[in-house]
Amino acid sequence: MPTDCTHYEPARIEPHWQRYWSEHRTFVAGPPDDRPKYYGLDMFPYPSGAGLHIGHPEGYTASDILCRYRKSRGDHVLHPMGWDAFGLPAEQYAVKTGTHPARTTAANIETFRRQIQQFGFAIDWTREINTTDPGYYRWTQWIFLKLFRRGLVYVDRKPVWWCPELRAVLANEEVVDGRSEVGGHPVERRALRQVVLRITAYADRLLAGLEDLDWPDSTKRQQRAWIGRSEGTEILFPVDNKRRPVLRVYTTRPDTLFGATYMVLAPEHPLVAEITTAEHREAIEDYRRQAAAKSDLDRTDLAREKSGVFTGAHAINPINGARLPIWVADYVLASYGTGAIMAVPAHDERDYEFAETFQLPIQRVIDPERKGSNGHSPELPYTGEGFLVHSGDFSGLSSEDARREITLRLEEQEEGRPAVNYRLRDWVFSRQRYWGEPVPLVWVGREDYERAAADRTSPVGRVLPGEAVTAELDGELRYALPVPPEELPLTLPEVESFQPSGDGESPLANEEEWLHVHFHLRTGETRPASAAAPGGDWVPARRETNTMPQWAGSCWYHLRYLDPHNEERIVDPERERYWQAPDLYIGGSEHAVLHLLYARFWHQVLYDEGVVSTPEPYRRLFHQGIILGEDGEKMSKSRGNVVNPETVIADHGADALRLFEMFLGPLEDSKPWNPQGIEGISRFLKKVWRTLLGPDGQPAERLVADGAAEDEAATRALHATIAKVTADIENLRFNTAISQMMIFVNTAARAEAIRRGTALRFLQLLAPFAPHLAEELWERLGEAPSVSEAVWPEPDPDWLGSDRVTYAVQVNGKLRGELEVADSTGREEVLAAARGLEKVAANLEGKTLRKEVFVPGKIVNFVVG
RNA sequence: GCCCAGGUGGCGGAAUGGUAGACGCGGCGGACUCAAAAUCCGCUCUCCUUACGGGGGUGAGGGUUCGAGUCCCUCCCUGGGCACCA
Repeated sequence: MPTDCTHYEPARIEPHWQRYWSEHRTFVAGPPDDRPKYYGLDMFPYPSGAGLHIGHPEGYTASDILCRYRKSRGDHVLHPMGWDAFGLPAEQYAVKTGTHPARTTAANIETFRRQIQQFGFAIDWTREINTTDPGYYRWTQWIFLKLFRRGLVYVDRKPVWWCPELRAVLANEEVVDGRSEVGGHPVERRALRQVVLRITAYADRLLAGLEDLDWPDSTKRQQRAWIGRSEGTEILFPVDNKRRPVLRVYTTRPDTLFGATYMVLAPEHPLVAEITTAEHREAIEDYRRQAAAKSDLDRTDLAREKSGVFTGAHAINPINGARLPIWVADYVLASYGTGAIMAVPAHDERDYEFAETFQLPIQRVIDPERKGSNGHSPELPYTGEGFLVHSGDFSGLSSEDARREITLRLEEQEEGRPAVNYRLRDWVFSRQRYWGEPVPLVWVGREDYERAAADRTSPVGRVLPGEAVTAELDGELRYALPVPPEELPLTLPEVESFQPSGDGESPLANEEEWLHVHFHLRTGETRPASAAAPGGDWVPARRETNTMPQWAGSCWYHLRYLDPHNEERIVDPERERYWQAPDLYIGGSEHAVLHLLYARFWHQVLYDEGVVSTPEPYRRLFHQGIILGEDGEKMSKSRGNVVNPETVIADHGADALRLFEMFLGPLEDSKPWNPQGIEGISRFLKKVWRTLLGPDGQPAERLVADGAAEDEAATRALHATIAKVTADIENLRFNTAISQMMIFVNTAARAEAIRRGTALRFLQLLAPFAPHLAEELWERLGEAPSVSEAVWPEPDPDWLGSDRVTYAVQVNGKLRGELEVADSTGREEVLAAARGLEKVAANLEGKTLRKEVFVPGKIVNFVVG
């Protein structure tokens, strides 16, 4: 039954059809069947307290249009939604008010779900997931154990923001201008124990996997740059003192080796203390302290003058025995390469600047031209390629040959080898927070570890990696044992306070009952340490207190949608083989690197585990742009330019909002909101109603039976619209699809007679964009719901072209007339007719015709001189 | 500094190397109305011209082409990203 309104009332029509879809399970995906599948995925939202933003539905509407379209094409469509609900805001609110983050999160999810449901998306709500649900995060922990088992987890000290005043670790976004966002206290970098994932082990595959993805080029480029693979040479420089430790450096320019005039170590380099001579010790220690206290911003500011201190030590250049002073400077990063460089000031801008500052020698070894040609040597530093000079036997070689030859020589001398380096660093996977997935590890002593490791068939032993994961806790070396899959989920304990522990651990470290346990070395069961010691395989253990970052839950959610209620497995293999990975993934480009790289990493690991059948999670990716405020600025409370989707829906309806967001401009562009623009869309939808229905809400008089005559313009417009809307949907060009539908409606509104079939086919085209109105009119025109079940229309090629074409006639590229002729008219006839046009003839008068350009169906151009 | 995207009417934007400005907003004029709203019709890049016509025009300058918003080079501007990666 349609509603009984006589005119377009979205406030009544939209809830009506949303109820219909829900009751009839119209968009619930079924079990695997013979139909081709189509899996459309949106980046799921973080349910913030602010409620839905006008930007959220932009991507959701786009994927909804695709999904509804594919359904009409006969595909079995999966379009799910869920919540990325761990995260900082709920935690910060908990610290401030004591409200449990689970309560805040549940309330926010209610709001988000209600708001999203107002849009009438074709979402299968039976598959809703929530990353904070233990039934979900047990599988996040399960994947962590897979990584652990594969040796992709280790524990190391990594620098993080530490605020001594708050006695807490801060996230980057909590640090503003070197001070804590809360309270404005000073912060410093401090190395704390962190759980780290060895994503670098997958660097080459993450790079290679990009090749075949249908992703925006810019996103692929960003990922490539982030991984930052480079090929070079690792060179050993012995230190010139009695103990002769050896400096390992990495360079992409071994061809400049003869130009090395000094060495630099990062302040954090482990050999600094060992090589520094007594008289320089104090200065070096000072410098290291300063560097440690500096923010990344200070250290990486390019405009800053180079700083550094001499260690008093020298190294020997293995290629020519030159004695090079070793400096410590913070322009060398501990985290890249080997944390040490050979400095070639003549051919590197940074080294040049440093050498100038500290009066160090500069030796040219590359000329852009081969020696003997009369080109002048360019100003230094010269960072390009060229031919070697002042380079012993290697002088005269090209940079490329020299790189190979010098590396070969070093290999023979066992003082170097080819090496590949990545800019990508391992992934710090721990947070000193409450509101995240607990890391399923416990820490035990060495003997207990060895007992557990001796039995590789037990639940614990099966998940142990070949090499022990160790860490120093309270000054003692401890060994990690997994909380095995059988014992998952490892849930968050209730806590007294959400404040961090104060010594760099999460609030979980304060929960003595939870923290200290008896752990069964084989089964992985745990009991509170306060209980009587059971003995035997039960050993004392301390739980890992770190929780996982927000990325964890979003790394694999696309997989859980396939089988969200399965308590036995992460996903049923048959379902996984059917649905595989999303066919389309829509979300913001702000996730171009981190989320999309981490998710690919996990997916590749799951592929290696045989859990998923595809090597890549997101085959086709699209970034929607940002909707800016009316003033062209980013929407924000402080600017007062925020548009609330609920208000817009109340005023104009969800269909109007959906359509308008798609009509604003290309999906991928940033574009400003225009409050008057939505009026235009509202008018369009009302016009659709008035064109097809009379004042009584019954089919309009202009609607005629399918056999009856119809205005040719309407027929032509229909087929043009079918063709254009279909092509535009597939290419996610919704703004032009909507323009075309407007053209159709403008034509139809003027037509005397429209066949019912024409109207119905138009409604099918409209349905993915404005589904409520389309359903309402579909049924009012006598069809049974739902329009989404109807097979997508095909254009009739006979009506696509016209049998008349219009030629633009130019003389010397300037438009001088138009010529309408039959489609079939040949070149000579068209040219003759064109020459006969009055204005053309006038412009050809008295000129020499040099050339006649004829493009069939398009244009004629006479070139005269 | 480097990388990426983009500069088209008053505004959002459209245009496989082939009539620049579709569609929408806004504006102007008209119809309907006692009036208004809604709706419908027409006009709406700019300059010259009463008109007919004609000139110019897609950030600037050059180039390729019969023909350039579209391709190439240089430059300017805006937005986004990355930041000493050896």
